[in-house]
Amino acid sequence: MNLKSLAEALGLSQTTVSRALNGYPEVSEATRKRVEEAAVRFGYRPNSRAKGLATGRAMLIGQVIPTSTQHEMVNPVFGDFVAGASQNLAQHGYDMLLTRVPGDDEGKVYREFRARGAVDGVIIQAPDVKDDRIALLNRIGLPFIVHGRSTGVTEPYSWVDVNNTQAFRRATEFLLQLGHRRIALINGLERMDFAFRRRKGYIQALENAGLSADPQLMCTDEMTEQFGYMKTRRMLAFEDPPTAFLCASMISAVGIRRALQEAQLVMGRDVSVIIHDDDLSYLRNGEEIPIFTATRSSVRHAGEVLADALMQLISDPDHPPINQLLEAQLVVGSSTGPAPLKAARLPS
Amino acid sequence: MNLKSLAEALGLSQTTVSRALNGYPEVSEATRKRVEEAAVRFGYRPNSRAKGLATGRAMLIGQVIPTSTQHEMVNPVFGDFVAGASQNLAQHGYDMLLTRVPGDDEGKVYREFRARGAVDGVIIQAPDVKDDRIALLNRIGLPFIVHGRSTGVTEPYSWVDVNNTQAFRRATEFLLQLGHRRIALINGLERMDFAFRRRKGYIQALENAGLSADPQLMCTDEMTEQFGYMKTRRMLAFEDPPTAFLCASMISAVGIRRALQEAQLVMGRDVSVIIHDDDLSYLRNGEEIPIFTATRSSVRHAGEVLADALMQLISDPDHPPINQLLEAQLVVGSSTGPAPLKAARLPS
DNA sequence: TGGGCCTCCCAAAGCGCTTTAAATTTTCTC
DNA sequence: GAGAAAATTTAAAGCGCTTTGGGAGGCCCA
Repeated sequence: MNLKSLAEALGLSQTTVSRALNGYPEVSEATRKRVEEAAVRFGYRPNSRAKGLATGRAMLIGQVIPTSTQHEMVNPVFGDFVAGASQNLAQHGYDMLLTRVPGDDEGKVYREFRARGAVDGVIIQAPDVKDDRIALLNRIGLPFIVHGRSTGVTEPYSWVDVNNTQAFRRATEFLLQLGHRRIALINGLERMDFAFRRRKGYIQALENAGLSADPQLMCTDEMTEQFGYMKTRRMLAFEDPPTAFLCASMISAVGIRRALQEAQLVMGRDVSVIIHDDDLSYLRNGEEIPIFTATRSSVRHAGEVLADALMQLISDPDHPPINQLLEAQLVVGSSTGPAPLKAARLPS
Repeated sequence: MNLKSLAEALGLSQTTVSRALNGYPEVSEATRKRVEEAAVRFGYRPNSRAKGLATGRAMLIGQVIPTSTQHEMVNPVFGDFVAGASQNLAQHGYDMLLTRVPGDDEGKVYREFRARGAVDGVIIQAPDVKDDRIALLNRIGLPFIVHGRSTGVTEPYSWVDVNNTQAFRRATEFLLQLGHRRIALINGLERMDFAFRRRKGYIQALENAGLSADPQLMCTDEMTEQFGYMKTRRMLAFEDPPTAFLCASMISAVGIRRALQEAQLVMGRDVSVIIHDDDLSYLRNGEEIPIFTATRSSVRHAGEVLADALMQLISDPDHPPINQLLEAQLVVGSSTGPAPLKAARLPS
């Protein structure tokens, strides 16, 4: 059933039927009723592509599946983020278009999006420090918003980000207050902006306390369970091991826990751990009492906020860039406690 | 730059330019060269919607974001599956269209897809036992393929599935061979087909060994860490506790491990654990020596296989249903060992 | 009674592409 | 070198929708 046959069945012109269904005022209420009823009865729905061609809008938001180039690892945050974002996109009639990057030229995808008119806007995930996608998108004039920020990019752009620096500064301060002096940082890849900022916050807190960061206690890699496990084992064997770990990911923290328990150490007593918790729906940090003390910020909520902002940007092309900084909560769980008098140490 | 201006710039008709770019034979090689060069030079790319309208194809595959209705939990497998599927879809020029379900009527989404011509095909995730989406899609005639199967659905349909029954039968047999007699099953939601089949395999193995399944040792819920933890604690406090756990998910198994270590029990010595491992990129089961003995089957690979099958179904509307059963590997890690002479037990 | 002004509806153009049917040019064949 | 056949190219229709620019009545007022 298309517009033409619906119009014929009603004995009306396509114009009138189209207007009736799209809420234009030049149609009498009686006619509109009649049209709407018929549309439901015949199960008429306007063809997406025809409508898009006529209106010039795709009603789609593009997104590249965020896989690390190194191990083709899919960002574990992706599912929840997408769930949040598309929920709010859907409220505006938008769907999400997902694509893989052939080779490693993500810029090519965006140029294609633009040239083909395939999407009306784009979401950028996991920006690096000095991410060049931002300049590209500004240049080609495709509406976009970044989930995260990019240190070093000076031109204006829209973003929704968690205050990572602040979160990790607070978390570090919290550990310092508990008497910890040797605090390890198990960080994500520091070419990524969020990890860069977290380290910054960590170092700031240490320096404010008159301490300097020990390079041996800072490590950075993809946030796997294995990574947390290996680094914890190694650091616990140091002459002067850390008494606390600050960890950028719930998943790596599971590895930390494994290493600690293997070493017969009790988390929160022998060694303290604070994590950043994206509040992933499939990996919740405990219901009432969190397992881990954490800086918490729901990535799903970030998706919702970001989607709303993008909808604004698209509906008003002259809208100035939207910047929204979300603060992380510091929730106290059972993985932290006062620094032990004598640091636990593993034989190397 | 659109087709018209490109044709004008070349002094050719739109027809010829279109044909040249789409590889039709009625164009001289010289002309084709000239057209292709100009297309690159001007950065011409055909408009997606216009092309779609003319050809009647959307070049999009629809998918509903798989969230459990209960806790809005996003299937943790989603990211990796999508990465696999869209990689192979992309090879055929297809992208993925993601949408949320407004309310709880997923069928409505598929009818919309069909009526609007928004997508050329659909991927169904996480089918239930007797899933009614299959009948609906067959009825409305939208090409689709199921990731998983649906016990109780008799009409033909296309699917790609892991041999869950076999995997869990083998895993159970393996534990039986190690001397375990009290084997717990920490299963996913058993209204879902994969969980239903896994239980079936588990029970078959027990019965083949002349044992009957103890309802107390079987539990089913959403596969969270918390779930694994709680159930393990509870079961270890039984009069006659299990000496082995069979767990449907890596994530719940992390909870099992937490409970065991809290109880000072050594996995693989005091208690054995086998998991199903979807080989998620962000939650790998160890590099050389797997942490967990597991029935392993890459969900990303399943996505690739499924995408190829769907491409076939779409290119040939008369293609008979494609059914592909993937076997899971049984990989032995360090979480299993001979049954202890005396079962470890927690004070209740 | 006629003109002006609403209200409601319609014909047709246009969005940017593919494809059918036909026209033109080139190449053979004898 | 004429005529047929083959190779190229083109004009125009069509995909299904929105939207522009009118147009037909009906109503009101002078």
